[in-house]
Order: sequence, then C-alpha cells, then structure tokens
Amino acid sequence: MADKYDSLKLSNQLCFPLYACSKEVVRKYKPFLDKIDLTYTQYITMMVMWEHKTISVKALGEYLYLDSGTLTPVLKTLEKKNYVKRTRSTTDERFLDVSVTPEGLELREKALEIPVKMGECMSLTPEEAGQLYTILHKLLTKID
Amino acid sequence: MADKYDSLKLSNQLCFPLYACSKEVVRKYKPFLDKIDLTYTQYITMMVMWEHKTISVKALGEYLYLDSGTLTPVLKTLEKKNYVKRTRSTTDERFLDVSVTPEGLELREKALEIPVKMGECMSLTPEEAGQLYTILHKLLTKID
DNA sequence: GCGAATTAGATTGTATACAATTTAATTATA
DNA sequence: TATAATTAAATTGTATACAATCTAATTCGC
Repeated sequence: MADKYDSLKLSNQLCFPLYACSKEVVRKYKPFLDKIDLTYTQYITMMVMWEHKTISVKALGEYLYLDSGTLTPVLKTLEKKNYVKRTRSTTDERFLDVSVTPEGLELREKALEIPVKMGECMSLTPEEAGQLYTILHKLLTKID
Repeated sequence: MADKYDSLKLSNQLCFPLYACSKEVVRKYKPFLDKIDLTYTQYITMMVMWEHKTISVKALGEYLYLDSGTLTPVLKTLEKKNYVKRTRSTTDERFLDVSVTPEGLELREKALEIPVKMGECMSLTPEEAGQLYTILHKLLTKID
C-alpha cells in the first residue's frame, strides 16, 4: 500500500512527535509551575539564573536557544516579580547583566520538587530516558 | 560535587532538550516551508488534510494535539490561501468540516521534497531515528 | 585615530499556543 | 417534553517565539 505520499504522512514524521511531545510535556509542567507562579519559559530562565547568579542576555540566550526578542519581555516580567535584576555592564555597555535576587534564590527551594514530580509523570525506563537524552543532544548539536 | 540542586540544572533536564530540539527542528523547516508559503503549523495541518480530504476541527485537533483556539485562526488563514474550505456540518451543526481544495492538493506535490530535505538535515542513524520515534510515541501516549 | 563593520539588546510585526469563557447546537434526563 | 448537561467552535486574554529592523556601543581596517 506504499504510495509516493507516504513520507508526508503525519504518522511517518519524526519532527511531529518531537513537536507534539514538547508541547505536551511543557503543558504537564503547568500545574507545578502555577504553584510558584512561573511559566515554563520563566522557569528555564530561572534555572540558568540559579546556576550562574549573573549572566548576560546573550549568554542566557545561548543556553536557552532563545533570542532577545523572546528574552527581553521574559526578563522584564521576572524583574517585575523581583526574581532578577537587570543592569547594563560597566565594561561594555552593549551587554545587559542579569542577576538573580535573594527572592529569586528563595524560589529555588520551592522549585526543588518540580523535577521529581515531572520524572514521575514521564513513565520512561532509565534506559529510554538515557537514549532520549543522548539522541536529543546529538540532534541539538548537529543541527546547525 | 553533587548538591541538592543538581536536579534543577538545565543540563540534567530531559524536558529542556525536548523543548529546544523541537524549536530548532521547526526552525530548520522554515527555508523549505517558505518556498511553499506555509508555516510549520499550517504544514502539519495540511499533512492531515492531504491524508483525510475532509475532517472536523475536533478530529483535526486530536491528530495535531491542538485546540480550536489555535486551529481556528490557522484554518482561516489556510482558507484565505485557498488550500482548505470550511463548512458547517449538515448533520450536526456544532461541527465544522474542513476540506482540502484542488489548490490544496496541488501543494502536496511541491511539499514532497520537504521530508527528504529535512531527513538530510537531521544526521541521525536509522537506529537512533527508530529509537527516538519509539520513545516519543510512548511519551505521547503515556503522558495523560 | 577615524569611518566602516560588527555586536548586544530592544522593538516591531506576525503567528502560534493555550486557558478560560462564550455561544449555539445536541443529547440526556427527570 | 422542557430543562439541564454536554459538546464543538469561536472568542478573549496572556505569553511566547522569531524574523527583521533599529539603536547605541565597540572593534576593525587602513
């Protein structure tokens, strides 16, 4: 029953389940993230902030695969919530330094349960999780 | 060097590479999709239309994991481009039937090269592609 | 050292996503 | 069968994403 359009079937795509899975997993985070009043994008931004304390928007964007068009409004929102501070770099004024605030660091404690809860939702064996991790990282580094 | 915050590191997340990969792959489609003047969301919608010819918005949303809030504007755009037609169902007027037009079917020919080109970009071995496919489908079905 | 090229971030415009609500049609039930 | 409950789309509001452009600061080439 093969025909020349088989490659255009949704069920034969690799990209589509990637896209759909990503959305569904992010959606799955929502109830947990609601508890600490963060969106998923704000959450991954805070993850970088917790690890680096101070970082430029450019470097942040490289970690998160996001550009300033996305990050600027996200960082302004996080600043309004008092989780980060934005200051122009003194050595090179083109750079904007983002720093986590004490309130931002406190949030880290409340966020600790999130990876645990999410792991429980994902019902993958450790082998599958490992394979998925390896393949996704290969894709991420090899794609451009 | 393990500390209690390790699980909150971006590099230890499984969801983040999923999210980042999905975005990067969709971005990779752009040059190919630009040639046929479709966005990625419009493209996957047309993929379902090519296969089903006529389908309700509800069924379309189940295939694509999208709700009417997303699909209504996408379908209106595709209708404006003359690729689909939207008609209220006569048997149950709550349903909206979406049908592919002759112009929409013509587009299928031009889209044929897209999965080929994308496959070349993705640099995964057949084993990896198979594993990824299997794991993503498991995740998609098991997550809710 | 100075004009050109580059760079970082902000802005603008377009297109998703999705939760929550609304509207209209259909079905279930007392 | 009249009303309540349910259902499918559309609408509203908020938050991304990202390409393209803009602005200001810095660096490069001569």
